[in-house]
Amino acid sequence: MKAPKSANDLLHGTLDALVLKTVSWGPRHGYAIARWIEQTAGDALAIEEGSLYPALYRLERRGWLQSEWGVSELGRRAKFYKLTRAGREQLKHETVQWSRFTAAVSRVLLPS
Amino acid sequence: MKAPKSANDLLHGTLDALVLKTVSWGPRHGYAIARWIEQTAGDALAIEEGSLYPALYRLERRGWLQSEWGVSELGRRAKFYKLTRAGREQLKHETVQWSRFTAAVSRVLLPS
DNA sequence: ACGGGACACCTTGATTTTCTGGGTATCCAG
DNA sequence: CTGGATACCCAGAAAATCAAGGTGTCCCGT
Repeated sequence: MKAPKSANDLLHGTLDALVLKTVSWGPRHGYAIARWIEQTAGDALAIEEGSLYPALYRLERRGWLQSEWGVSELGRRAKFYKLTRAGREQLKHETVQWSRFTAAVSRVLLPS
Repeated sequence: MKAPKSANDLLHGTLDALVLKTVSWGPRHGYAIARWIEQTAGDALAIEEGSLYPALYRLERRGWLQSEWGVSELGRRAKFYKLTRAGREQLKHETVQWSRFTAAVSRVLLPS
């Protein structure tokens, strides 16, 4: 009895890039990052908080994000993440990889 | 000391579709499937045997592939996999998912 | 006044997939 | 006769995501 494969099984390895990209527009807090990705993706992606927060810690630990406590637009305590210089490099790198990868997969998958 | 993120970290959840697609051209044995994917992808993907064979068992167990021992083009014992009717449905389904997913990710990632 | 929902954070354990690094055996070329 | 290609397989580790829970605040509708 296991869940049918969902679109999110494909998220593996892509979430980091999505988060970095989102934060590249300026500092955001976790909740806002999730909402922004989902909206931009047209609700085709679901960002689970159980995936997001570990990802944020990971990215910060690797020096790609830097966090700071602050106050959200609605006046609540929230931790804001901003992209570091290294994070910007990493984003560039991952974007290239993503393009290469999808091109390769498409060559195999799409010729009907 | 861990390997830097490679293109293969993105493979997650995609290998199944690649295999199904490859076999959709006609029965193939495991080794040939790996070579075909790599060539078609222009060597941008590396199909590790330690990933491939478990994937083949998985797909057969789920009823999407059917296997039969035979003899390869070079006269060696080889196990040939062919796509079942259910497998063909699954391939169609996964292809749609893949398109949706990449479109969604691109919307987030690509606006420079 | 109270309930529900949105906001915003976090943790634990299970699940799944892939990778690493082995191993077997045959055949052919140099 | 040694190495490389063909062709299969397995065990254990690593990594990421998911499911499902939890905390607390604030606001809106009734």
